[in-house]
Amino acid sequence: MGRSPCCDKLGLKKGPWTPEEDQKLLAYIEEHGHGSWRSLPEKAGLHRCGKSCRLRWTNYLRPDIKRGKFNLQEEQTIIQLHALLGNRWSAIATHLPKRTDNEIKNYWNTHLKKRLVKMGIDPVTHKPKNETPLSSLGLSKNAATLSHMAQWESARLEAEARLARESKLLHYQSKTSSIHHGFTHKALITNWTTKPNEDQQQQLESPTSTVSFSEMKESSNGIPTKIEFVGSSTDLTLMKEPENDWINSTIHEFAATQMAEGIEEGFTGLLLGGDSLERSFSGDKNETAGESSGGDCNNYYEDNKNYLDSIFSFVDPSPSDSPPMF
DNA sequence: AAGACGCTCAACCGCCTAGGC
DNA sequence: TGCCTAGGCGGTTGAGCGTCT
Repeated sequence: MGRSPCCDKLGLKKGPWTPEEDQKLLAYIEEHGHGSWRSLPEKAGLHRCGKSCRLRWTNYLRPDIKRGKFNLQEEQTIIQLHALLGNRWSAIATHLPKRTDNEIKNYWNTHLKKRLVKMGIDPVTHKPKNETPLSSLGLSKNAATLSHMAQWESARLEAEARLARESKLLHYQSKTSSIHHGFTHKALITNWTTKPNEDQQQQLESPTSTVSFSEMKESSNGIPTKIEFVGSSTDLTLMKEPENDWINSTIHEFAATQMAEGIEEGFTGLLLGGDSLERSFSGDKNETAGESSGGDCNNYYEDNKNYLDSIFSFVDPSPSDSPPMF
């Protein structure tokens, strides 16, 4: 292990980059590619450490970077992904292809976090800071469900990122399926396959397999194999890998919650309005959100319900109203 | 006009992991 | 198997700028 000593070397410049340095770095990378970042500064005639060069390139000079203000959709994407992934800026950045993780991180810290606080929402947990009034509206169970779904989705995104790293050659197939319990809300569930074998195909095609979850896992020979969860509304079978107990329990809990508690009503209650975030964020009228008086209080509840709704609708891949994020 | 204050964001720091030897 | 290095990531800092008093 040990830390890279590159930036500790004396004589290397720090601080803001000059246009001349930018030009040198750009010219070198355009001609040779970045290659080894460690050796790049010397070759490019820069008195910088490789790390600094890499950062300057990835966060500023790269030609495919979109700069400037974040639009509403980007803001929503960041918030929703943050609710699912937490401070994993690089993972979030993969869903905003022209934005850098640094830019997203800065934007979150300087803008979005404050807005959520203003709305009375904890920017870390994405839950309302005062749970009690929402609980009385029947939202706490849905918040718990959201938390489960977030874990689930987080695992999926992690596996997705890992898979992308592992091999460009692997066939990657992602599809969503639905939990059909007679209610409208659907969890985002993804299926990965390498080469689908017959069994897998059957599973995919089986009309009773209404819930499926699978994850790539590297086998002892280094070739990714698939572990899989397949279930239905009436028969949830266990995943094949015991170490994925938490996923099992999450899935079971989630499904059980849906079936046992008539979740349709709860979700239906949540699924109000579509532009809640925009209203909430532009909502200077709601500056007093969280206060206990009359109309402001109602707005507060509405905003938080709609906030959760926005996350649900993000997780919900139904084609009718969701942007094609994934 | 100028000093105080707050905000933004580029850049750095320190830790972690993967991969090579 | 263990060490070393490069690259990547998230957290933090501080210079520069705008606004307020």
